[in-house]
Amino acid sequence: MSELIRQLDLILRGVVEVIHQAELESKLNRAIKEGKPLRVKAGFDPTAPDLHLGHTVLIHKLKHFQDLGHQVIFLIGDFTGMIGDPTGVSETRKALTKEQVQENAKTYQRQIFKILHPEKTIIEFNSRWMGPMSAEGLIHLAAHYRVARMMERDDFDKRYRERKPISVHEFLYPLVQGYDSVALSADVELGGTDQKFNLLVGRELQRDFGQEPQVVLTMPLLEGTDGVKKMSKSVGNYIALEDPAGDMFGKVMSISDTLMLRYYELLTTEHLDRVKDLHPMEAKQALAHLLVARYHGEEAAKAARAGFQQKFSEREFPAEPDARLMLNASDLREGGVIGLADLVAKTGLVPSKSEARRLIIQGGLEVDEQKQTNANGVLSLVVGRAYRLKIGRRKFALVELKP
RNA sequence: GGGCAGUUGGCGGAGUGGUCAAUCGCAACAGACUGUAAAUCUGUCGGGCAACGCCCUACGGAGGUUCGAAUCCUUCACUGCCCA
Repeated sequence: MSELIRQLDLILRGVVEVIHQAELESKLNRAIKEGKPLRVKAGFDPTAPDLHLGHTVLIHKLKHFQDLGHQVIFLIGDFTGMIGDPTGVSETRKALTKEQVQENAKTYQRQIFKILHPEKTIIEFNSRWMGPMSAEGLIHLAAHYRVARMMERDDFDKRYRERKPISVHEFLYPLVQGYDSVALSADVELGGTDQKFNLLVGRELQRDFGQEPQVVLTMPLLEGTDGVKKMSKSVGNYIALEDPAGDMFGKVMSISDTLMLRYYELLTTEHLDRVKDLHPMEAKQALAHLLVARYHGEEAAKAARAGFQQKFSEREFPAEPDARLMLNASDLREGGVIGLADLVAKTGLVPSKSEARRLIIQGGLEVDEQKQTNANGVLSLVVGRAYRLKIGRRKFALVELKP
């Protein structure tokens, strides 16, 4: 009784929807009674090599199950990655090659163990059972689901109505994901709210295959750094677990105050009321510190915090610039000078020289704390002396002329 | 298999022979403002050139018509819809 409540309390924290709670309770009761842990599955699509904070919402939930003694299965959708999940996209997603998928999958394993316990976690690849499946098998699998049911899915329905392409292979994605649950005999599957359809297909397939349907838990989607769209690799508004400590700190600091609270809610266990009492900037730095410490360690977090304050709060030149540039005499024009635009372009911190010129004209360049606004201006360099360039709001470069 | 419509810059989406490197919105970047931000305002937003002008590349691909094409024609590719 009390054990059930204890487990439910942790499991339901932050969850958006449980399908169905009664089933969850009976599964938990049985697990407790028989001492047999539940098999809890969450799938990840290796479309890009980096896991980001958005994924960690799910991984933390897996961690909760793990802490309660259940068997966590981290499923890497290497096979499905080659299909490309159509969820939430308005056009056909590009399929990845086998090599790309494998490469990406490797980095996943390294990253998740910053949260999950390595020895208590099973890592699976769905190519293990999907790879050997014959065409015949796939057709049999496809026979388990109806087109009309597929079209109930929001994104398919929408694309169909908008006369946008839907490829037949995209129908296979929910089927394969659902079949993964059959292959793994999953008791519980976690996913974002956008995964609900796919998760439910799993329940139906399990039933068809004579298994007890899995309980589905949906978690909220974490908004990306823009505060609007969900954090995603393809949109580029993400904070990756393997972002360098300084970058990670900076990205967290760049979110809005509103979003900060959301991050606190979904990524930490801090009491929100206490956070609200803090000065917003303090609170945000504390959040950034906490997250960086989690993925890079306490020391790195301290350094990142100090670096951030130096670089932005006090607008000083950082200990470690974004670029170091060594120039040779051959880089100079006649008279031993170099054009400012050339100099900025050479740091590689802006994409083109035209871009560099624009930036200078708009007042985005400082050389040794002197603002330079003449795009045609030149700088005479002295050998052996280091020049400090501030390029735009957040880029710094150190330039030196080789003897 | 046949018919019709469409393919424009990171995205959305204007433009139907010259004044189009291409209206506008979003995103992005810079400056101002701030508590780091966000919001707001201003500006920029293909590349190159010691440069208020010039050159190159670009409107799915390839040819063609024309003094001149994102705009017209042919063809190929892709996509959607309708008919079979």
